[in-house]
Amino acid sequence: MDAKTQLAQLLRAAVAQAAPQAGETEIVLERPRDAAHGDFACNVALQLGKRLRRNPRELAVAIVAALSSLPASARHPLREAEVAGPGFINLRVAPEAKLAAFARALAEGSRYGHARNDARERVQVEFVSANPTGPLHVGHGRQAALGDAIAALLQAQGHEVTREFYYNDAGAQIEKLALSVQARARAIRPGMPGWPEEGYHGEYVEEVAREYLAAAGSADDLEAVRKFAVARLRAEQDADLKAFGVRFDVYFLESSLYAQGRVAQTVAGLVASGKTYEKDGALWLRTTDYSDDKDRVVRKSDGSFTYFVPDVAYHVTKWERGFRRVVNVQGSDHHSTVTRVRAGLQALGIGIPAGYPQYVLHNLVKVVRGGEEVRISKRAGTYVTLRDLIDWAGRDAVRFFLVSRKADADFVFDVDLAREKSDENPVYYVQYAHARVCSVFAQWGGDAARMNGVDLAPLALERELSLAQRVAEFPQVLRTAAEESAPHAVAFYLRELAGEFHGYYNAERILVEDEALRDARLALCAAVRQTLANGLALLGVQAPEKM
RNA sequence: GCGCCCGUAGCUCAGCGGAUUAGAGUAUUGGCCUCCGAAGCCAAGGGUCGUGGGUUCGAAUCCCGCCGGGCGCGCCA
Repeated sequence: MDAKTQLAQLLRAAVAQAAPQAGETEIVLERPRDAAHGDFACNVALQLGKRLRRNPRELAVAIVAALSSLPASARHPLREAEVAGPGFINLRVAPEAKLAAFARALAEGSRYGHARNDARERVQVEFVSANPTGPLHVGHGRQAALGDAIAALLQAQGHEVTREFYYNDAGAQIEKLALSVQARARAIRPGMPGWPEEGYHGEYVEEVAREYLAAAGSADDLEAVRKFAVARLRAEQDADLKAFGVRFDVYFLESSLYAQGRVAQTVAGLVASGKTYEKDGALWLRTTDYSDDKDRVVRKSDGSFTYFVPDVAYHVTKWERGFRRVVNVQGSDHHSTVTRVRAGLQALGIGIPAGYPQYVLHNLVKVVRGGEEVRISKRAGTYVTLRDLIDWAGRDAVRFFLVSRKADADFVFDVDLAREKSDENPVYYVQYAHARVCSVFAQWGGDAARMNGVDLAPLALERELSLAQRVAEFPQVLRTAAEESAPHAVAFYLRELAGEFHGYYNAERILVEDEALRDARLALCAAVRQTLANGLALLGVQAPEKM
């Protein structure tokens, strides 16, 4: 148990004594901005004061008195408690309790920060899910970075996570792609007679056509063109994702839903639910019963189904495959599907909870280079690709950047900043802290892994204790980030940890003469390095030993 | 018009289940390498937290209106 949890318990007991009528109270401990306010601050007296209509400051005094009345042995790790301002309780903990975080990081190694889980769930994260009609764009890149990090965070919480990629391999978009490739194979270019309506214009279409012809295909065989193009573009997307360090466990084909009759089954289920009706020759679902703003068509008057049906059928398979928690990462331009998919699942009445699945919707990414927005990629024609970004800035910078903003914020990706391999770039700042530690160990000639068990007591400087507290926060940062599907919190945490370490490193020498102090400082370095490495790993960013 | 998201320092962004003096990076200015990596550190200046109300002892944070921006509002996917 860490110092913070212990303090929370002490406070709970003190509150029960000072204000017995308060009942169950939540104790929130925060790290104050100002170090003069102690190691932790608690506002429970302010919260309670409001609820019990008592003067918060007096209440705080009573709580502190209750704390002080405890015998010294029962007070651990509390060293000092005082009332401040309107009724804050500022707390200080004993140094050895702070230093325990280093020992824990060293003992747990690459598992530090991860939860040993009791309530293990099967969780699925669906992300990217791009149709194979062209290269992945920057939006997919953001989804890949977010989705992979969210999946990693959930794994770190002890869940069994499946990363899944869903794509349409047989719909109207694929047909357009096939026709575009076929046209190119016949030397028809966009704008010329015979070019398909709303065809794909990117240069890659011509590449695919050329490769298809070279593989001895006939331009007349549209089915063969379609298959070739889909396989070719899927392979390219996979190569890009691999270069980005992202892998999937399952690739789910929309066509399989039709092939296995799941779409028809879903329609039958909706009809059986009594939530459908016929109008204008089409079949409608009363999604307005589930807070949609209008009812939706299920079966068009021409007899075919709207995309909404396979979407629902697909999510039914997620439920049936045992995923009780599903996170879908998508661009915010898909937000209208959220209500619809959930409504469809509810209408089926098969026991799926109302908030299923969860969605993480991200805002758009604007790419800026040389102070101007970039909209055109050479290969894709109309949009900047993920591959462009990786080529310009490198995998680590792109992943770190794309994950360091909360999902629902607009994102301006500054290529010049990301490709800057110097002082301006936040990615290298964190990586540099890691490399620095490695370099100290290289200098010393010993092994960082052997620091476990070293006596930490010689660490007494303010900076050293503060670093210990920072390291102690890591598990909680991961827990919250996983709960809220917010990997950006990890990126911010790493920056702060790296910053504190750089400050310490500049102020103090690690390899000092005094052996006990030197070993303790090396242990500190090793613990910081471990924490940085664990955090970076979750974000899919390398933790280099040299740069 | 309706729905969702966003509006915090010149720029890019944290903070938003209220609370002690609003943070970071970058840019600007001034310092720090005979010593473990200067891809680093230290310091300074820079904000009526879009705006107007409301709730509260206390609001960047909660509620309402307005303004500005993005996205979505098909028997397209």
